[in-house]
Amino acid sequence: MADKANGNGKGNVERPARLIDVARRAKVSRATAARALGGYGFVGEQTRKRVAAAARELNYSTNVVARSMRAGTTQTIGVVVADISNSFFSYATRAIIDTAAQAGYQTLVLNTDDDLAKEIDAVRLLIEKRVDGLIVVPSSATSFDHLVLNDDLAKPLVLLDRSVIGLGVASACTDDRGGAKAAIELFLERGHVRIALLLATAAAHGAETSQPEGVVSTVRERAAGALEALAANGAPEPIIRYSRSDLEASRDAALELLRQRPRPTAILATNEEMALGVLAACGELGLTIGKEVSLISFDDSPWAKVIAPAMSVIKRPVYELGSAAVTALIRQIKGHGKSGRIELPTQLIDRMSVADVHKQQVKRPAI
Amino acid sequence: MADKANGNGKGNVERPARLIDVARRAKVSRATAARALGGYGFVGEQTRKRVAAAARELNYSTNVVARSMRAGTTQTIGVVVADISNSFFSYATRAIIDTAAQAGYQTLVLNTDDDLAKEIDAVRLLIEKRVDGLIVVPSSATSFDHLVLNDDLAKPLVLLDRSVIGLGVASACTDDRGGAKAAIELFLERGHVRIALLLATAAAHGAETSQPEGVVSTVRERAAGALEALAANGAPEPIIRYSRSDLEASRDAALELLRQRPRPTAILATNEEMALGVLAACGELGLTIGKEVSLISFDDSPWAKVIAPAMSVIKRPVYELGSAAVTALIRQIKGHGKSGRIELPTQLIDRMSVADVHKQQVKRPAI
DNA sequence: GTGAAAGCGCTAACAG
DNA sequence: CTGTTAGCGCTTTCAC
Repeated sequence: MADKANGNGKGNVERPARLIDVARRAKVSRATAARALGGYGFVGEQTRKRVAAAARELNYSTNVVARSMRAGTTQTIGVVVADISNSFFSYATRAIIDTAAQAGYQTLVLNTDDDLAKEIDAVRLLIEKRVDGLIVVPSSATSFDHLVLNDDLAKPLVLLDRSVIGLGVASACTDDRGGAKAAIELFLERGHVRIALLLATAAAHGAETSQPEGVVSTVRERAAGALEALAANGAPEPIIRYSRSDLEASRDAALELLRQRPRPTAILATNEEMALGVLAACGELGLTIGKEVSLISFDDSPWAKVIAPAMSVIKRPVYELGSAAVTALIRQIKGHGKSGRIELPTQLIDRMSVADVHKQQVKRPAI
Repeated sequence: MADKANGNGKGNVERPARLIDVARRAKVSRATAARALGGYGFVGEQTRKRVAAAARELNYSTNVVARSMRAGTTQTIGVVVADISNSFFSYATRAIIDTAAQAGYQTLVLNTDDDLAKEIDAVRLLIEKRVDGLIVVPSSATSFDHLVLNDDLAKPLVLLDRSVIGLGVASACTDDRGGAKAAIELFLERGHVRIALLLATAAAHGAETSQPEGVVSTVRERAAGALEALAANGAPEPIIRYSRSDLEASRDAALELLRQRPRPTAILATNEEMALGVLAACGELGLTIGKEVSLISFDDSPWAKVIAPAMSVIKRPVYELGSAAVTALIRQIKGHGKSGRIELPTQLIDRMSVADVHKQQVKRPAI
């Protein structure tokens, strides 16, 4: 049906058809073809159909690169994230991709492993690719020169999940402080006194530790919230342990925590990996979650509600978070002004992993 | 330090500096500036330094869009995946992004929810964006016209995780058949006779069911492998149940399975969601995994080894899979020829979720 | 309604 | 070693 020759009778090289090929075939000018295809301006009904037909016959596909060059906009956003295989980030990224797509933007995803050098490269690359805006999960709360681009290159930017001190940039976060508070209060209500905090440091995928401080704002907020709640209730200081965000490290950290005497009876884990570490450690030590050891973790996941006992969590609106970030970003891109800090609420879901110490005495496994 | 005016003394609009601005400032031609910056061709040491300095002063950032247009290559690949928040895909995507980045390619990620229409749009979009190659997880084993592009638009393509019948295209898969076989053989060895298969259909995120057949090649292979192993050992036919890939659906399906009389004693779950469904159902029914119900699931995950009892799984080399797909793709992009079907081995990891029926009699919970 | 033509910013082929 | 120049494919005034 369609003869492949695109303009020049030869048709041996088979380059994709260009607008001009379509125009020639429809016997109109490039301008008219563009208008017809783009559905703007005034074009005769006849002409429009001829152009459409020609395009179909030639298997025309708009060269968006050329369009971007002309238009100065790429309809592409960049997402710079620590590790997309991490469940929180993958879910947030899902939301970002969806929301962006709906608004006509595609998404370029880059991983940094929370490595500042990689983050800097990633941002430079995206700027070179002339993305229309960036969503960044900043690896460092203090180094951000690479984010405040010289104005002529500046791109709309929204920080995700973490914020950065002293940088007037839009961000989409959750109320981590409040979440931690709620968790601690539940522990306290249930009579726990020896409470431990298992705090995640950089979500390094490899073994790098180039993180200047290692603890991102999110985790700091969680720790602060916990401390506040403890202090407000006159409870003793918690036992604190840090761990890299991988199972091995977090298990070791949890093991240390649980070997202390007197042993902490409740642990707040700042993310899924930390929680998994506690589970692993309890398994090794023969300790039962929800009995000897109580546990609350940040972030809900499918497995959390299904294991025995179901794990109590501080759930964050992850999808909404990603979505909100994109919405804010696109507002900026469109010049509708930039939003400040967006903070979404967290929600404590109490399942079965927090024991009530008051009733603990009686609780021997029934014969 | 750097004066922002880019060429024209005015400097009020602050457009990003272009190559020509750098050239002017360094008092050379564009060609020379390009050579100096690009580090190719012959450029005098002096000149090179002057250009580099000028670029720095003007805060020059190469406009990659223009370069792409000129070069006809975007250094970008597209990944079309059912749902990046799914742990398998997110991990594979992680591998893809990493491997591609190492080779100098960035990655555009699109979700399809296993919806063919979205997949078609996604591919069209990526072609329009002139990506250098695509990695696609095809949602349908039979509709793939959108993948066999008319030659002039054809792009290097590698299928991931699933294959498509009668399409001569490169693919990177795992030995799902073998994995299923191994799992069934373990069940059989341990004396299980009433074996059930919980098979996942489309990984729909929403509620769509536009999947023509609903069961992708991967799952079909797993079912086939299981059936083969059963037949080869003269074991009875398995009980088969299908389920959408979400927790609710899979729990319901597992519930149905477990309410059959006689109840199946062993279940092979074709993915994480199915396994979670079994866990949920067992919880509701008060059945103990590794005792009354044995379970093996495809794909390992951090939680699988940490829950009690630890779950036996068929582990697939997910990272390697993504990596292999990119390697094959880049080979194609570079014109080094296209690879056929890559098939990576699976590995059965037996943990604690498969009971030995022979010893079952005695196994009453010890007092 | 339609066409002619000017660029977007870069690179590479060709001169010097 | 360095400069000149011709496009890559598209959109969009501005004429007609």
